[in-house]
Amino acid sequence: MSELTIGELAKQAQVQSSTLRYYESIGLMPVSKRINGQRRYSQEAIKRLSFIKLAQQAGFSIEEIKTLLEGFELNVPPLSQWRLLVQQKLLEVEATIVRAQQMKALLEEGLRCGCLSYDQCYALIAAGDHC
Amino acid sequence: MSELTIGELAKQAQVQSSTLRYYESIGLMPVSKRINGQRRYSQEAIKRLSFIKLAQQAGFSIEEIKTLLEGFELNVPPLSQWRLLVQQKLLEVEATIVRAQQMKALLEEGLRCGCLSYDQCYALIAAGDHC
DNA sequence: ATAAAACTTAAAGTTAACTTTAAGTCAAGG
DNA sequence: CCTTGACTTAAAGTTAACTTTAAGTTTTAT
Repeated sequence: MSELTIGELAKQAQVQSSTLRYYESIGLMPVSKRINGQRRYSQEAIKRLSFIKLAQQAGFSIEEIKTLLEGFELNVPPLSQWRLLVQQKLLEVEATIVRAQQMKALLEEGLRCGCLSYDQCYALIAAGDHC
Repeated sequence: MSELTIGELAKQAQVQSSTLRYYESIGLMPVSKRINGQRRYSQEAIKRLSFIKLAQQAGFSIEEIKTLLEGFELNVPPLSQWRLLVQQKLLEVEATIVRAQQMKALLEEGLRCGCLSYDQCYALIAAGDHC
């Protein structure tokens, strides 16, 4: 059960096989074990991919995710460059959350009150008021 | 004060002039008034651009933003296609918020406990536990 | 044993969202 | 008046993140 072919991993992790080859080629996924030239993966790969997807959906680029993962793997010292990156990324994720919440409020307001224009709604939301 | 050149608008809205021309060319911004062939904008444009930026940061594509803005402008009927899109987008924004919050927790945990590997952290977060 | 399905690599193609370039026109200061 | 900076269009170029293609090998099912 624990040795997955590329197709099996792709199915379980909800990505395409070509994406897995691509991730390997750019160093985002480690070069996997081969059997007769074909890739074999462990369950570990699923976890790594789920982390990658989550980070992507949180707005991280592939380069940033690579850096993050390297840091997790190296068990970095307290004042490293990596920690600074993580701290900076934390701020960005927090900003993302705030903006997504604003957008949510805007959409709800738009649905609820049938505002005449987006900027009317926008002004209302900004003022913390409602229709 | 109310008539802005493309450069002035670009500066105030924190985008490049070329982006404004591009947005006009694809119909995301309305074709603006011209004076001797040069664009002039009202304050309205700033509001529209701030909405566009917010929506983008919330994960909307330009095509989706166009559709959203059209709906806001048309004052659409209760059961329109537009309302369905907004409802669907609301769900997506909510999912974005949840994932960004998960990512935030992961980063905080990574910083705080100096975990050995991302999936260790991942498992901990998933279990609601800590190091 | 063989046919179909899944795998391989390397390289080219795709899409979104801009940005840059080229060649020229307009506007503001000295 | 003239130069310099900001503007114009149209078209080509860029970047990230994949996806597709082509030509071939391996595995699986009958």
